[in-house]
Amino acid sequence: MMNLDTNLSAGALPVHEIVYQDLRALILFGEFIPGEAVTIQGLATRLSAGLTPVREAIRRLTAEGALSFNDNRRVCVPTLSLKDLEDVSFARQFLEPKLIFMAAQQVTAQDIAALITLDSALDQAIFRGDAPMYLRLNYQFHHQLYQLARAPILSALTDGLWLRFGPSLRIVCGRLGTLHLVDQHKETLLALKAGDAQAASDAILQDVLQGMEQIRLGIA
Amino acid sequence: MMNLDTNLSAGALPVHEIVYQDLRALILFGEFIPGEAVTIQGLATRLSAGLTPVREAIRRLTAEGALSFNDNRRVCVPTLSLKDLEDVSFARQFLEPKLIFMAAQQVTAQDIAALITLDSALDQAIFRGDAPMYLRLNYQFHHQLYQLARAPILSALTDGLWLRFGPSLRIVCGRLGTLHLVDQHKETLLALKAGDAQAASDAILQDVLQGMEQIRLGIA
DNA sequence: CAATAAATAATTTGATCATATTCTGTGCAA
DNA sequence: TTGCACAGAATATGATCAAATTATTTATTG
Repeated sequence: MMNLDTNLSAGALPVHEIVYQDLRALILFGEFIPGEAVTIQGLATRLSAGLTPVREAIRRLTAEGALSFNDNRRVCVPTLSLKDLEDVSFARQFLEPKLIFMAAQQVTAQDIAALITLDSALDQAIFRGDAPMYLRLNYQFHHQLYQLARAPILSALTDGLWLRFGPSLRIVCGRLGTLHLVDQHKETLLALKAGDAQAASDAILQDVLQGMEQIRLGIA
Repeated sequence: MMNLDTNLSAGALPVHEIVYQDLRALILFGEFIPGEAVTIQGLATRLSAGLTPVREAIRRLTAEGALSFNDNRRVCVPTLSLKDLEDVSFARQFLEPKLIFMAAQQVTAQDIAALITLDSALDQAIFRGDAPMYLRLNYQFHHQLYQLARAPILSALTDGLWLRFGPSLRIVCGRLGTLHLVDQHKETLLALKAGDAQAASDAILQDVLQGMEQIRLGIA
């Protein structure tokens, strides 16, 4: 048979990697209803991939807590209880400030410029009421900050937490409009520009607390 | 073809689950050398399983950071840098005390009795110089405490950290004998028995700091 | 006779494997 | 050094079997 994908020894990500990223994004940005069952064959059809790559992507996301593996051997999107949310909140409360503190100590002017661009796009998305775009950009803003800390293990932990509350975001955005959203990104960026690691860390802590509270209101 | 596994509608874990647990244990208790390459076919032979289940187990462990997925599409056991160890240490320093604090508030007399039994076996393993058994029991002691907290998300995070420093344990046990090992298990158990959550939390913090220091000495 | 419960059949879904294809690195030759 | 072929390893597909859910039928009871 002929070569179906156009891999010519270039970047050429494996299919299981692409499926993983696609599925991760779907979960992260609230495209699944919490409690919804996820079937391997359904995803294979939806993402036009074979069973094996889908299966592998599901295993990865299961390990990250983004999907849960029932004793029926079925996989579903877990619902986040209030207790779970408190746990996520606790973990984020010390992980994110730590990461941003580390990031502040090695951030460059280019890095800050990129973050400002990102934050502007984010503001426009809020103004336009474009919830899906807001979710993507807000995640990207935080994710980019994690990268700057150059602490792979802590970044991975923190990144993984987003998958826990991702499915609940759909509800938050549904109930409250985007216009009510507030963040502490401006304060964080100012502190970074001033080289004040402690202030940046404090600003992010407030941002995290606000974000978690939004979700708490959403799922309560 | 006949049914090869002896599944008769009993407990019957899937092969990929068994492979995952086996491989996890191998990593957790230092059976792999950090940096060692892991091939799918090699593991399939070693664990006498098919390629698909092994592949899935590897993806799960990759997601947990226990294995790393090179851009060459090869998988290997990551080496823990000093910087990485500091990050793991930071995360454990607040996760474990929190978990034990939560556990202390709902622990029963039976739970404590089980922990005491476990800790006695652990002491005997140290006395006998049985390093593999020591590693298993020490992990079990902590793991059991996590379970008592009934905080699945925080437990999963903390459990996952063990996979990060697991491969380095081989070195620790090789260089220093088991007799030099110290822990704060007795203090923790006494505090639990007294219902003093803060004291239990403090004791575990000391235990974590001591443990991390042992590893730091080992890999330095 | 109606309604609920039990049993059975049909369909869907998951698990595993064997095989074909693609990729990566290496050695050899020009 | 560059290009090319080869071996080893990873990837991906589809087939096959097992398990579970759903649908259907049958039986039982008030």
